[in-house]
Formats: sequence, C-alpha cells, structure tokens
Amino acid sequence: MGTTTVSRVINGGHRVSPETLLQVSRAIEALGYVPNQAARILKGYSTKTVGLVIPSIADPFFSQCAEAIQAVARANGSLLIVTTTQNDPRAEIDNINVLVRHQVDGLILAPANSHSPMLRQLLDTLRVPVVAIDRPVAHSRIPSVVADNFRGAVLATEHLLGHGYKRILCLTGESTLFTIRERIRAYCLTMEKAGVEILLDTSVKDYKSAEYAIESLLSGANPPDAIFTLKNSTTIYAFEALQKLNVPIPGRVALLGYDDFELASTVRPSISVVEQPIEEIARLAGEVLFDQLLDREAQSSTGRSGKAQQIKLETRLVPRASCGCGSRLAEAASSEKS
Amino acid sequence: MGTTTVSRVINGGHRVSPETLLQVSRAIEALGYVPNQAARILKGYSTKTVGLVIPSIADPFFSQCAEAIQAVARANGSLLIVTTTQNDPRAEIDNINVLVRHQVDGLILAPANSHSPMLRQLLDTLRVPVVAIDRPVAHSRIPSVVADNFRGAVLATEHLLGHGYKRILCLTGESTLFTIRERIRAYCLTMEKAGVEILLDTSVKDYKSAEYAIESLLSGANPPDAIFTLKNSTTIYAFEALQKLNVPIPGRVALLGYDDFELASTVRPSISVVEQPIEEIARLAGEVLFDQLLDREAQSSTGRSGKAQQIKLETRLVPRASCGCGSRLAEAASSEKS
DNA sequence: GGGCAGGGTGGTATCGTTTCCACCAATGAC
DNA sequence: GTCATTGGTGGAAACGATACCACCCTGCCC
Repeated sequence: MGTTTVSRVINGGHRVSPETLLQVSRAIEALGYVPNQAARILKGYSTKTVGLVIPSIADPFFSQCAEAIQAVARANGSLLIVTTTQNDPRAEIDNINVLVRHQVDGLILAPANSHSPMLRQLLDTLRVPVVAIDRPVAHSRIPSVVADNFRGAVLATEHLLGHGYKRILCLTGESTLFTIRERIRAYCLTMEKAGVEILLDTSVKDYKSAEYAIESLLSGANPPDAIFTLKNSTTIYAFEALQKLNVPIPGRVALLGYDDFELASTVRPSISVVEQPIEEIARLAGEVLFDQLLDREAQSSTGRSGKAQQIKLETRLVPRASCGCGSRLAEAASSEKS
Repeated sequence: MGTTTVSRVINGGHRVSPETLLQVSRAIEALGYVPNQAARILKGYSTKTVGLVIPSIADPFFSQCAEAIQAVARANGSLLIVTTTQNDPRAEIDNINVLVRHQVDGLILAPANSHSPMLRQLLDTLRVPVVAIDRPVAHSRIPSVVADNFRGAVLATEHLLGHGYKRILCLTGESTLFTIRERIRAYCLTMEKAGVEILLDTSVKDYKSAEYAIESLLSGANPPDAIFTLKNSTTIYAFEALQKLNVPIPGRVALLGYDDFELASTVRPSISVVEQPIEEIARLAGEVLFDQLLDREAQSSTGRSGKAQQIKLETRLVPRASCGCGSRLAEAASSEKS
C-alpha cells in the first residue's frame, strides 16, 4: 500500500479501485487518522483561514460584523481568526503581522487610523488580499466597504434643523476615528449652510462625563435644544444623563443618535437614530475578499478583476420619539398620555 | 551563507557572530522575508492557535466571552479562531472537527447539548485539551467553567417570593439548553418548597410571542403578579411587551430577568436582574486551557496536573426598580413622580 | 607542541503531504 | 501479434523550516 494511494483516497478517491478505496477508508477510520494540515499547507495549499482585525469583539457593531463575516467565511470553507486592537495603531500593526505569519489567506481590517503611513506601507507590502471595513485606508488601493457616514450625519442634522431646533449640540465621543470625523464634518457643513452656530463637544467618554457636559451646558446661557450623538455608546451615556437629570426629551432637548440599538425603540421616549446596514457592510466585505481569493486562485497574476473596489452604503434615518417625531410615530401604539 | 545560520538568526541569534547576524537581519528586512508557519508546525511546533466554539458572536454574553478569551490567548502568544453553531449540535461537531484538522492547540466550547453522546465520544477521542464554558459536558472529565445557574435562579425566585408575589410566571425562552434547564429546575424547586403554584411558559421566542403570552395570561383568571425571565433576550421581549401593553411595572406585574444588560439600569423602571460574572467565566476558562497546554508542554504525558477541573462561579442578584425594590433603590436619584 | 574546549558555521535528514513520473496489467484496435 | 490506451499503483522529489552532527578555527592549558 503506497502513500500515494492513501493520498488519492483522501483527496476524492479518483484513480483508485473500489476495493482499495474501501480498504484504505476503513483503515483511516480505525486509526482515527487525521491528515496533517501543516504538511498540506506546506505543499502550497491555502490555509483556509482569514483574519479579522477589529477594535473590539464586545462592541455590538463589530460583533455583528464578526458574525456576518464568519458566516461568509464558513460558506467559503474557511475559518475566521479574530483579533482586537482597542483602536491602538500599534496593536493593529502587531495583529496584522501575526496573522500574516500564520499564513491567513486574506484579511479584513477596520483601521484605527485611516491615514497612518505605517499602516499603508505595511498593507502595500502584504502578499495577501486585504479589505477595509467601516473605515477606508486613505491613498491606497485597498478595497473598502463603508457606510456613508457623511450623508448619514447630514440627514440627521437636517432632520433636527427641520424640526426647528437652532442650538444643536454634537457630542462626538472619541474623535480620532475616520467615521466620527466624517460625521463631524457633515454636521459642521450642514450647520454652516443653515447659518446656525456649531456646538461641538468632544469630551464625552463615559456616563460621568456625559452628565457633567450636559448639566453644565444646559444650565449655561443659550442652552442647546437638541443633541446629536455620533456613536452608540455616546447616545446611551447622553440618554442616561438626561434621564438622571430629569430633562424632558424632546420637550427641553431633543436627542438623535448614530447607530441603532436593541432597546432604542422600547425606552421612553424611544430614541431616533441613524441606522447603518451593519450586516450588509460585513457581508459585502467578506464577499469582496473571497472574490479576490477566488480570482487569485483562478488566474495567477492577471491582476484584479473588474469588481468594484470602493463600496459605500447608504444609511437610513429612523425617526422615533426623542427627536420630536413622537406625535406621528413611535407613540402610535402606546398611550402614555391616554 | 547556510540555511542553518539564517534559522538561528530568526530564532534568537544564539551562536551567531554579530556581523553575520546583522547581515542576515538586513537581508531578511530587504527581502520582506516571512518565515513559513506551516513548515515550523510540521516540525512539531504548536500552531499557537486555539479554537472557540460558541452559539453566536452577536449574542452579548458570548461576545464578551470571546473578547476575554481572546485577551487570554493573546497574553499567551496565541490566536483565537472563533466558530459559531447557532446551538445546532451538528454544526458543533462539524466545527470541532474542522478546528482539529486545523491543528488548534486546544479548544473552548459552549456545548449546545450537555448530554449528547456523539459530542462526548468525539471529545474523548480528541488529542487536544478542551474546556467547556457556560455549560458542562455531562459524564465526562472535560474541565468546565460555569456559573451557578441553579443558585442564581433560587436567589431570584426567593427574592420575588420575599416581595410577597404569589403568582410568579417563569418565561423560559428556548428550554433545551443546560443553563436554562438548571434555572427552570431551581425555579420549580423553590416554588414547590414555598408551596406556590408553578407557572411555566416556554413559548416566548421573540417580541410577538412575548406580547401574545403576556396579554393572554394577564387577561385570564388568576393572572401572574410577577414575571421571571430566564435569559437576556426574553427579558427584553417581555419588557417591550409590558410597555406596549401599558402594564405598570412593578405595580401590576413585577419583572426580574436573568443576565444584566447595558440599559437595564437606565430604562424606566430600571430592571432587576441576576448578573453573571461573564468576563471572569471566560477568563478562567482561558486560563484553565492554557494551564493544560503549558503542563502538556512541560511534562509530555505525566497526566493532568492537580488543577481544579470543575469550576462553578457565584452569580449575584442586582435589585432595581422592576421587582418592587424601587422605593429604596434605583429611583433614589430620579423624581418621576416628583 | 599537542590536544582540547568552545564559538561560529554549514550539510543534511526530517516532519507529512502532494505530485510528477514510471510502471504494470489488461483491453481493444489495427 | 504488436502497439497504443486506460485504470490502478508505487517510488521519490519537493514544500520550508529545524536540529543533529560534523567541521573549522582560534586560543589556552598542561
């Protein structure tokens, strides 16, 4: 019994007589034999693993991404290795290097800093396909799948302006991220165009700072009449603070957040948000990556196929009660004021 | 320049002259050389990867687990491969097999079915260490790290009984999981001991079924005066349904949930819950796994070290307003009824 | 001065698999 | 009857890194 024959049995059993096949299969079963993946890889096979580099798994946005990408990977017979950076550029570089050493076939990355030259340089030298998710890599040909953050924030700001609010406070949270900067840019431009004063606060990092910021602004001269929060956690901190301070929403200040969350429609008042197509972003990113992997497998170096490389997805405004849309929505089925 | 020398440079540069070392390092840099992981593994090295098999990444409980385990893995120089089963025992077996073929050093698993003989048999034949998390594997020596679900549900039920509620409805959600069954068992035993009627409902799977169940029970004879929900999502469905139906909490029915969640303390009323030490469970599971890996590395086959194999962690009751503790807690800083 | 220790270096077998090639038997075509 | 064709089989090289061993050289001790 030659090793060649055994190999053939394992890889589909072509060119092997039925009885030999049965015999070998039985032996494999009996010995609990498992082919050594490392040796196969060494012979040039792909590792059937892809890497995912994100800030955090616990963040609902990215856990949903991870879930969707994992599904795409599984559909393509691959495994997903997840690493987290906490938005630290150094950890990000480390993670990418480790993944490359582990021979991942490709990787999906949410860059902490879209403009890092270090990162761009590293990515340019990589031999495996990379897809950026949620945040692009500036000045590079790395394909990306992102939401239209600018448009989303324009929609939100215009919506608040449409309600007649004139003192719209924007709570940014961490403002170094690409997504947040885009939203800030959109907010500022829209406010300027409307000829209203820009009110930016970048200090809110947790519940305490939210309470402090909101309390002092509300008790000052010219208090805000609406708050636009630029990310999930900031929205929740702001909401908690407003509740704690007993500020009527939207009576005294309206609230509009970025990113939907499970209880947004349940809390009183229900919270209006800009909703991103998270699952679609992730799924597309996965598909773009595997398209590249398949291309690469097919034609060794004919260059990229004609696939779209920079995908930007629309976001949607979900008006609920907290921005003042209460009368016509959200409260419809309830009867708080029966 | 011999390959041996290069290898030595890469692995710490012992027994290499300084100038050779520099020369080789420079060449490595210039060529962008990355050592082939597969070849190293083939020589008997560990893959520095561990597998995680969980129902879902999007579930907050498991995403927190994944985050913590990933941190432990990283601290031990390993990568984490995450796979999801949606609680499907077949997918679970598949995932384990795939991970084993990929030569993971070990794996952490939240078994869909603690009593599956298939699973037990598979795990017994594995050559890599396995640690069960959240749910044990029955009749096996697989180490496990779980929360004390029984005790948690006893605490919850007793707390509700202590408030004087006599018609405590238990909404189980999916009731096939080990954790849920333990909680059901505890609820039933505690109710029996107190001589009160057991009210179980296993039908709630989403918002709609929650609304239907709660509406029909409340409008029937002998309606419940408290609801105990056995998992995160069920708590939220029940809360949504109660809000929608305009049922005063805890005035008409009290609510107590299993698993804490971010907005539990913010919504009105704030929701009382049994809190599990999620992060600690995950961290311990990771540590137990890596302890085994280190042992195995040190002494080839001296058997298991004397480490604790079955860890059960205490859970904590977090009383808030929804169970009726409102007067002394939770509402303290607010003034809804000012 | 001869041997010996030890740092620095390179040759080569080895890990487990795939794949190219060679080979053997039948079978059928001319 | 010979020659190609085809199905079934095995030998051995190759993938890229490691580690054993052998080797050379320098310096030092007896």
